Amino acid sequence: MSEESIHELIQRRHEKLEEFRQRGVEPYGEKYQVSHRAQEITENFEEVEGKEVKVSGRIMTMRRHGKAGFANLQDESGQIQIYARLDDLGEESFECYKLLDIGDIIGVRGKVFKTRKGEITVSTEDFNLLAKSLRPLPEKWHGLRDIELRYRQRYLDLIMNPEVKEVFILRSRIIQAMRNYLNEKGYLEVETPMMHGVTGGANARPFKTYHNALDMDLYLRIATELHLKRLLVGGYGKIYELAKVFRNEGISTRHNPEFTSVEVYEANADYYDMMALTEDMISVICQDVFGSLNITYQGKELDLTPPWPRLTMLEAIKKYANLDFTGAKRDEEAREVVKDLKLNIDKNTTRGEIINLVFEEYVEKHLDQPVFILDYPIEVSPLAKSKKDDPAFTYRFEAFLASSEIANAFTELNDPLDQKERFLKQAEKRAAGDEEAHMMDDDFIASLEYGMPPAGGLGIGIDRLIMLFTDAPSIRDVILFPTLRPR
RNA sequence: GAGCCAUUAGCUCAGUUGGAAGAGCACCUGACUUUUAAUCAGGGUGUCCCAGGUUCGAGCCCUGGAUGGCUCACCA
Repeated sequence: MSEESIHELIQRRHEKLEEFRQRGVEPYGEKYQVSHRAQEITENFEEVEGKEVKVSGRIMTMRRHGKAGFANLQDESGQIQIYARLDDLGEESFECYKLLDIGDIIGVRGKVFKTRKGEITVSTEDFNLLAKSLRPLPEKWHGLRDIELRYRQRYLDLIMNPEVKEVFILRSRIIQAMRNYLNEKGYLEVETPMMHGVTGGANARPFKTYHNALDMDLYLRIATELHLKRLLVGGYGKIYELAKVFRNEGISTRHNPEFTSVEVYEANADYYDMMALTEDMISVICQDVFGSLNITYQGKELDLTPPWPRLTMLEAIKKYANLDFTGAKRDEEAREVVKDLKLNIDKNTTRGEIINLVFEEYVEKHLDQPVFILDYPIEVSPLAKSKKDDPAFTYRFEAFLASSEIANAFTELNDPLDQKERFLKQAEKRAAGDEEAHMMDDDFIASLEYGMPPAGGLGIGIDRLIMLFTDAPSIRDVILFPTLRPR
């Protein structure tokens, strides 16, 4: 945007602003005590007809008729028409009315009536200029379509496209419903540091920053997991954190560098408890916010009614990819099973990694209706407890909805020696160049050495859940200010 | 990170075979005291994303770059 060259349209508005001042009108007024919001008037016309009301809002359209005029005011609730006449306002005030532009914010006092054409209208007795707008708004009919401008100047998007405002109201209500749910079930909301000396809890590259006074590098957190588990060690039994995490990775319709997650931990629970929590919480929120357990995402009808089916990862692979790993216990045998498939594997790829790759490549895309996939390979689950009867797998599940992973949970690994081993394996991967492998977290290990009760933990990507609930094709549609390159 | 596509007035968009830069809304002037995409008469406000190149001549063709979108890769 060329700030330096003042466009004629903007210049003209500056002149009008000056003219208001010369007429003794402050163009940036004080708070206006409204009596009604636009919607309250249009929905309760019988009650307010003929009565005096005070409304305020942004002028969205103007229709001038010589010595009178109509305009539409938009407030938080919607729009209402106002009508202004020279006879009612007087010479001086009507001259000021004529100086108003689309985009200006005004307060209006007047009686409610209905025009000949049936439009509910406030007949202006006087008005106050609350904020003079110096830039022209986008066109009234087509609105703001340019996707880049909508993200960069979200305030314009919100002014011009009411359905966008609706999405973020829904977002707020969904998050509120989730907090209500968790609070009512006795989970305590806590806040843990966003700046970490060592990051962990996920496979991801972190953002790096620097603290001057301490002269040290810090990372923005990639997950809340390891601090929340320290709190289980500390004695809290049911906790959650719902807040932003940061991952230094690519941007796409499903990825924003900062995003919101919720992680829930519960002592003396396991992943079955987390499954019950997941399907109950999500269906309760859906029922709360939408009054139904059926939603449509991008043309797909989804039924969230619990209980959701449960399949182990191996069962799911057998069902959807027609491959059987049950007999393949060794890495070479697993490689034999997939020898005809195009997978990114080499001599060092282990059985568990192959199974996970097959699942991601051939199974996930089929998982439209809600389903729990249980028992992930230990190699890709360094924080989950391994299964008693088959230590190659873990008590971990992910919930899928519309082919998208919406929840990740496990019976938490509370054996400090096992956890240390897992970190060491991750450290090997890091040394081999895997920047997303977990870092060794000595303090976390120390906390486990004091003893962490058996526990279940659950993580949900809030933005993706909101995408599902608002039928949004891109994560940027549910984040008010998505990350963009500066211009 | 790779491929494809887009970028023209404040906004939404046309722009033919390479031959004088267009429309609607907005804006400006005038008319109009119940309109509502108000109407009527008049007015075009521009770094055609940027930098090179080809050409007598480039919004259009070529090369490089910027930003964005989509797809893929990575991830949640």
